[in-house]
Amino acid sequence: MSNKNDSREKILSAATRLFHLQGYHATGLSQILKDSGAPKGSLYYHFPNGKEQLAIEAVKRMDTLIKNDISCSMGKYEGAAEAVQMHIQKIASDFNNKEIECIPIGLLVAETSMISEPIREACEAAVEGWEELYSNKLISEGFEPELAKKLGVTINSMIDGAVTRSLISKDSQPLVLVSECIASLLKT
Amino acid sequence: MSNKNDSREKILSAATRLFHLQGYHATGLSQILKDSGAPKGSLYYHFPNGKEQLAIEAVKRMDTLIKNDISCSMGKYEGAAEAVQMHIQKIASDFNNKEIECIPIGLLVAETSMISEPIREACEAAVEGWEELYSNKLISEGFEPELAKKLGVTINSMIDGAVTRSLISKDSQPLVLVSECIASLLKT
DNA sequence: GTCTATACTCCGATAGAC
DNA sequence: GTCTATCGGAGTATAGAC
Repeated sequence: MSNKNDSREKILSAATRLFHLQGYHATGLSQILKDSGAPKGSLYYHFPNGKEQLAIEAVKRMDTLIKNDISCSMGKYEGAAEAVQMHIQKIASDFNNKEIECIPIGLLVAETSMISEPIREACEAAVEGWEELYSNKLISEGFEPELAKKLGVTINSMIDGAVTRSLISKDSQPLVLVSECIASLLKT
Repeated sequence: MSNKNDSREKILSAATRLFHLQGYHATGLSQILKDSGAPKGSLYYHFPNGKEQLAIEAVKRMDTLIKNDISCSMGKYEGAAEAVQMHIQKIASDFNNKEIECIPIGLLVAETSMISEPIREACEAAVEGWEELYSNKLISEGFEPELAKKLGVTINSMIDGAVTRSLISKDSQPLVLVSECIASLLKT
C-alpha cells in the first residue's frame, strides 16, 4: 500500500528539481522518468495533462518550500530590515553549499508565459504570496500598508534578480552585495 | 553588392528578437530562418558554429542596445536617483506600448549556463557593463566607489527582477512600483 | 552564396497488451 | 498500474548540387 502514490511522488519530485535546475523547455519527460527511477509507463497515468500539469504542480511545490523559507526567516528576527537581509544571506549561503544552480521561479514563467496561461497563473499566485509575507513583516513593524506592499514587490524583485545575477557569475557575491543594500532601502 | 551581408544580418536580427522573446531552448533554428525570410541554406554558412554562435552574437547585440538605453537615461538627468527612476519608468512604458514580452537577459543565462560556457561569459560581460554605467553615474554624484559598485549591482538586479515580475503579471505596474523605491535606496 | 535533401536524434503524446 | 511500441513532428546539423 505504500506505493499507492509512490511513483507519482517520485516523478513529481524529479520534475520539480529538474524544472528548477534547467528550466521548462530544457527538461524532457524522458529525463524526468529516468531521473525519478519511477516505472516508465506511468507518467501519463498519474499526470493525464502531461508536461503542463507536471509544471503546474512543480510550481506549487516550489511555492510551498519557498513560503516556508521566507516565513522562517521573517520570524527569526525582530527587525524587518535585519530579517530580510539575513534571508538573502541564507540564500547566498545555500548557493555556495549545495551545487545549486537553480532557476528563479520568475524565469520559469518568462519561458512559459507565452505558451501556457495555467503555468503563468500558478507562478503569479506563488509570487504574490511571497510578496505578502514581506509586506506583512513590514506592516507589523509600523510601515504604512501601501508602502509595505510596494516594498514587498521590490524586495522580491531584488532577490529574484540577485539570484539570477549570482547564477551568471557562478558566485554568491552579488547576493551578498544586494543583501547589504537592504538596510538603506528599508530605512524608516 | 548590398546583399553581401544581408542574409547574415536578417538571420541575426531575427535570432536576437526570438531569443529575447522566447528564450534559447524554445527557439528553433527553423523558426529563425522562417522568420528572417533569409535564404534557407545560408545559416551554417554565416554561422558555422550553429545555434551557440547565434546566441552569443545575439547577446552582444542586445548588450549594445541596452547600453545605449542606459547611457541615454543616465545622461538625461542630473541626479542619479532621478535618472535611475526615470530609466525604470521608461522600461515600464516600453513594456506597455510595444507588445514586448521580452525575456530578461538573465534568463538566457539561467537557461544556458549549464550547457554553454561561452554564452554565459558573453552574458556576464554584458551585465557587468550595465552595472558599471550605474556605478559611474553614482560616483559622479559623490558616492564612494565601493558603495557605488555595490549599488550598481543592486540596481541592475532590481530592474531584472522587476521586468520578470511584470512579465509574470503581464502588467507594467510592478516596474512602476520598483521605480518608486529607488529614491530611498539611493538616499545620501 | 544559396538551396535542396536528408540524416539522425529527441520531443511529447497515444494505443493497447499485460 | 505498468509497460512496450510507436506515432508525428521538431530539433540540430551535414552533404552536395548549383
